[in-house]
Formats: sequence, C-alpha cells, structure tokens
Amino acid sequence: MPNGGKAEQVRRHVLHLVEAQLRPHDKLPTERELAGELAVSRLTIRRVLDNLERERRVYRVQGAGTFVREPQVAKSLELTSFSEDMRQRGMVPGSRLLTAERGSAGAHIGQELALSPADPVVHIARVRTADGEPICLEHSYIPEALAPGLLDLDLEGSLYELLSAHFRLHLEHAEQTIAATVVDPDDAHLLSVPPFSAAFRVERTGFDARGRPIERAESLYRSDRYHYELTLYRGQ
Amino acid sequence: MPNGGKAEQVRRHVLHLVEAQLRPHDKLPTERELAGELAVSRLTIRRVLDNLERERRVYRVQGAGTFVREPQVAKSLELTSFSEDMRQRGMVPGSRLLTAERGSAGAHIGQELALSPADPVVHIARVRTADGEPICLEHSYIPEALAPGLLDLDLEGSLYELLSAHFRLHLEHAEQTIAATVVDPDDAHLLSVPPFSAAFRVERTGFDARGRPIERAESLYRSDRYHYELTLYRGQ
DNA sequence: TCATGCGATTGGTATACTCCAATGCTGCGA
DNA sequence: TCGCAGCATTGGAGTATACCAATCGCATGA
Repeated sequence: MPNGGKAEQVRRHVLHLVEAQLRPHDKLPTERELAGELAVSRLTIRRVLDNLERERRVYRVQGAGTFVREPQVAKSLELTSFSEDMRQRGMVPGSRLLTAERGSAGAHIGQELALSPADPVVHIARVRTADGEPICLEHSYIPEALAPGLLDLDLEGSLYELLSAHFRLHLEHAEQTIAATVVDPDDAHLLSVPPFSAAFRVERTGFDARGRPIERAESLYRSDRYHYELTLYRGQ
Repeated sequence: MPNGGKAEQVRRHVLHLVEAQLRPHDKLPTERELAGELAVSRLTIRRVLDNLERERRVYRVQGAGTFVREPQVAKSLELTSFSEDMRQRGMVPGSRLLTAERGSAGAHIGQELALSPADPVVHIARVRTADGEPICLEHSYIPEALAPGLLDLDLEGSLYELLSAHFRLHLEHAEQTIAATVVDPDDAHLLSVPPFSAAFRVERTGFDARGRPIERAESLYRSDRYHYELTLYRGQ
C-alpha cells in the first residue's frame, strides 16, 4: 500500500467527484453508496465528509443528501508572509532595505515582545515591493537573542523564511490590529504616493507554537494598490 | 432528557475541566478514562475532542495525551453583525435611519446579488451608532423577493436578526473587501468627523447556507473609533 | 553511569451494527 | 385539483471492538 490510509483514498475519490465530475449543488452519492462502492465502512465515509464539510467543499441536508458547495471566491484570512501573499496575487515580491541595526527594545516594543526595555533587538525597516512597485513600508523588530547574526544575512527576501531556515523560528500565529490612516509626507515619499493618501496601518505580533513572541511588525500599506479580501463565517 | 445528546454533555464536562479545573498545558484524562467516567463510548469522546481541537481549546500528542491549550487573546475573525460586534466591545448599538425605499437593483448591485438589473431590491441607508455616537454609514441592499414587507418593520435594530426572525434568511458566510479611504465632506457630516478623515470602506455580500446571496452592504467606518483586531493562524 | 531496548500507555484508524430525525416523494381522498 | 398522511430514503448519533503507531518510563546490561 504505497498511499495513505483508507480515509485518504476516500478523500481523493470524493474530491475528484466534487472538482471534476459534479457541479455546485449537485448531489453526491449517499454515504451508504460510497461505503459500498469504495468498500469501506460508512463511518470512514462520514469522517471524510465531516472534513470536507468543515472545509466548505460540500454541505449536507439531513434526509436529503450531501451536495457540492459553490466554490469560494476569496480565501478565508490566513497568516501568510508578505512574500507569499504577493505571489498568490500573481506578483513578484521584493524589498528595498532602509535600515538594519541593533538597538535596545525600548518600552513599547519590549512590551510587545515580552522583553525588558534594555534587551537588544534587531530593527529592520524595508519598503516591500510587488513587481517593483512600493506597496508597504515595514518596520520589523526581532529579539536578538532568538536570531543572533540575523543582520549578516540577506534581508531583501522573506524574513519569515530566513527565521525559519536559519534559527528554527517558525511563526504559528499572530495577533494583528488594522487601522485606516493617512500617510505623512515622509512616508508618502518612500511609498511613492501623494501626501495624506489613504493607507492601512497594520501592527502585528507573531508567535511560535510555544506562544513565544518572535517578531513585532508595524507596517503601512498603500490602499490604492492593496486591500483585504476575505471570506468570513459564522462561528459555531 | 432535557439537555442535548451525549456528545453535548461530554462537551460541557470537558469544557468545564479546560476552563475551571486545569491550566494551560495540563493533561486531560485519557480518552479511555473519560469514556469510563462519563459512561459513553470512546468514539463519542473522540468526536468531542476533535471539535475542541479544531476550536484550539486543546491539543493532542499521540502516545502522550490531550492537553489544555494556551488561551487566545483575540478571537479569530468571525462573521458578526454590527450589533453583535458592538455589544462584544461593551457598547450599546443603535442606528439612525436615513433611507428605506424600494427600487430596481441596477447593474452593480444586481451583479452582486445575482439578480437582473430590473429586479426590485430594498435599499436601506443607516448611520450605525455605538453609545449614541456615529461609527459607520451603511447602505444595505436586499432582494425584495426574499423579504417582502421588510420596509414595514422596525429598521433601527439589527437587520440580520430581522431577516432571520421574519423571513428565515440566515446569514452563513460573507465575502468582504476592506479598503482604506478618506471620507468626502457629505459623508463626513453624517459621521461627525472632519472631511478627509481616514476611514475603512467595507463592501460585503452575505450568503445563506445554500450559497444564495442575501444582502449587499457597502459601509464606511470611522477609523478613529473603530479598528480590526484579529488573530491569524497558519493554514494547514 | 549511561545507553539501549522493551513494554505499557495513549491517541489514530477502521469495522460492523443499531436506532433516530429530517426530507421529500407517492398516492389517496375530499 | 389540492392537501395531507404515510413511508422509504438519507444524514445524525451512539455503541462495542480490534489493531496500529507514537511516546515515555523503567529495567537491564555494557
């Protein structure tokens, strides 16, 4: 048996139906039929369909059947790096390094990163670009103790990929606030937009799986070239 | 049996442990122990724990056990009505009705609601308030065929609760885009902010469980009194 | 003293079975 | 022709059982 468990095979079979054979609102075979065709128990079928239902690929109506769901236009919001995000939008990510220096955390950043104000942090300021055009002005702060020698690496690419590959720091979740604002003249120049244009101010603290703060980022996004698209769901 | 099924009882029991008895990273009883104590089968326990794991209340390590997860600070972004949202922030929601009229959908709104441009829609414009202060200027469009007589109801409260209670229209998910903008003088007056202040422009199409568009809403939120706070997770 | 490996424990996967509850079709009767 | 009762179908919930796979502690031997 080269491929995974039965559930995995069932999943592939059903997904093939959903993606290639059927259209939205078409009815899938009944659970009992699937169990018979694929020679697995109905409970296994149900576990697979439970997952597909959670992933919003199908919906179920008791007494009626299981049906193919209308495909989503926008993905639900997930944690991605700027680089990933831009690649998904079909653009080539890049950045121009403005600042890369060692300093003490200070009260504000120290608070966010659970450090004392005197602890050393690495401060990186970059203009992030997509297809060469400025999109975002980003200040990142990383505890130096977690990433010694970070300043000697190439900081033009994805910071997260760097932290993951060189320091085994894997971002698992982030807390983020998003506000609307207007850009002041200095920042406007860096972003190549007129002064007082509309922009997003995004403040993010990133954590690893153990709940340790890894990074604080404070960014300014042009609103004319960047907006959020997301799908929201009713909780429970 | 006044309360729900066994799974529901098990869930309450385990949730009590997680919230009141144990601390983060403490070990829950094993699945077999829980099954014995609560006199249900292990499979029922597992279904409950599967759900709690998805909700990030617990985490599991094969061969080791199930453990209480570190509590989340901010909730992940979920679909809520303006009224719910404001109540969660500890404020009293309200609204001032500006417009409530019947009209034809037109090309743009028709497109979003999957109607032809001539189909009738109800257009409701309101200033949404929190503790009496304007927060958001909102234009809502609802297909009249789905909610006949909507205009005769009290439109000062939650529109979603109205649609749910009177027309069995239950919002299940929404696709939303968020942009940063500045408010023009007319809208600034309605929101009691200076002209050209920063604001969010939110455009949302809401769907029911079958994927039918139910509502289109185009809103303008003051940024000085409203911002997004959310927790993001790495996908898969 | 330290490493190795074995075995008990714990979650992961799969099966077969039973009964319940919502849906929706069919046909009968007014 | 219309409405409704009844029944087959379909997903929902629960049980008992078996075996697999990762983990961890303990005992044994170098």
